Amino acid sequence: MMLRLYTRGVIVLPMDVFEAVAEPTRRSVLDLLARSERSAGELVAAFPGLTQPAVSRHLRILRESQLVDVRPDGTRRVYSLRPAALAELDRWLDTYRRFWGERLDDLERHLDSRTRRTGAEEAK
Amino acid sequence: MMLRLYTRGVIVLPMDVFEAVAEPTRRSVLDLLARSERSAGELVAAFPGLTQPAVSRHLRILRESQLVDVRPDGTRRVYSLRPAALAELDRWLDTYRRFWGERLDDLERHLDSRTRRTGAEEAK
DNA sequence: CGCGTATATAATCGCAACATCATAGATGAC
DNA sequence: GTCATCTATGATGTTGCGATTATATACGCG
Repeated sequence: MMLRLYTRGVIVLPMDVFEAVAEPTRRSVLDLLARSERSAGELVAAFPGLTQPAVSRHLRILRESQLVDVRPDGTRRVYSLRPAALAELDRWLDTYRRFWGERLDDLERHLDSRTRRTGAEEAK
Repeated sequence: MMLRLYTRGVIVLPMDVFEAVAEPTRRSVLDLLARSERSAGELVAAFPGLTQPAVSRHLRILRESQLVDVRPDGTRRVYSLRPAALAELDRWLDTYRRFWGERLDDLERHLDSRTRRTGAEEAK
């Protein structure tokens, strides 16, 4: 039961998160989705410099890298953030955190607005 | 006094961190440097699948994205990690941290060895 | 100085990323 | 059903990344 994913060359691989977020447009999409979920059309409208197929392709890559979720709503497809994949990035950064440490202050401040959420739906 | 940086097309821009870490080889270099500083030659030796110029170009990109430092030592050039640039990535992730929350527990635990400081500078 | 070693750059090439335009598929309204 | 709308995909072109080989530059040594 092999997932059909992004074809890189001949072989079928999962799109990796690092590549996905390397693209400025895709980071912008994630920023928008962090505020609220949006339909594909709304996202297209958010990028006047790009055509609809261009945005659609970016959405595909974000889907394949597990960074977003899609929910059909009539003829629309509503995209929402799926941050588990970003946690992978965060985990990678963990290795380096001990090198700067000062930034932990910001995180601490951030934690004061405690968004505790012990229940968690985790996709693998 | 404009820094000469990486030429992208015609315009000269700083290499951005997201692109720099998107490359698996470059991430491996960072991982090696996180353990200890190494000369260019040692780094070349660490990648038997690549030629010396290939590694050298990766090092250039890491230099231009401020992710590494170089110190001449005789005829060698010794590379070391400069994690400030990674902090930029970390800052970007801050926006999304509230979405996965479980990891906040880890950070919080981490913070118990606190580095208190109340000052705050906020970008944007 | 010339020679060897270490590293960076130049020129070139292949391939993959990202854009476009055109078209297909799916859904809702009539 | 037909038609309009929303979204995804196919075909294709340009551009830029990352690789190579060959060459240049810098340093140390005799």
